[in-house]
Amino acid sequence: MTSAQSTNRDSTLAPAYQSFLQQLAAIPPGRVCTYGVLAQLAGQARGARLIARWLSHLPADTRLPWHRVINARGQLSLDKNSDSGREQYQRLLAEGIIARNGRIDLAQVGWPRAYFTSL
DNA sequence: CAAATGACGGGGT
DNA sequence: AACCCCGCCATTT
Repeated sequence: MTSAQSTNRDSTLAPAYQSFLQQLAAIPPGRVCTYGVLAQLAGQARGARLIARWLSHLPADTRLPWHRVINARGQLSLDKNSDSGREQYQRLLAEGIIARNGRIDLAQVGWPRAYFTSL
């Protein structure tokens, strides 16, 4: 039983899931990616919601940087009053991703760079 | 099988 | 900025 199977019943998505795990693990500290871009990188061009789903199902003790994935509007999608929402905010704060104005500038900290430099 | 559900995205008001 | 609306798509109800 692979982790992909535990999250998906559709085996056709297994390759995409593996790619997703790789791309997620590759986001460096101090940078963030979006659900949509992560979906593209995993070969699911219109699968932003799928990425969100996969992230929400990661084991609670995962070492993967789930907190470095935010929405295309440069905001955190988790409820800021939830435990995980606060956790994500604190982690991003610690990585210096929250700008002085309190916002996240994707053009500056978006990853991979090629997807955000033209913003 | 139909309808609802998301850690979404793009466009419009 | 703050909403709203609709398209998206695997999964769940």
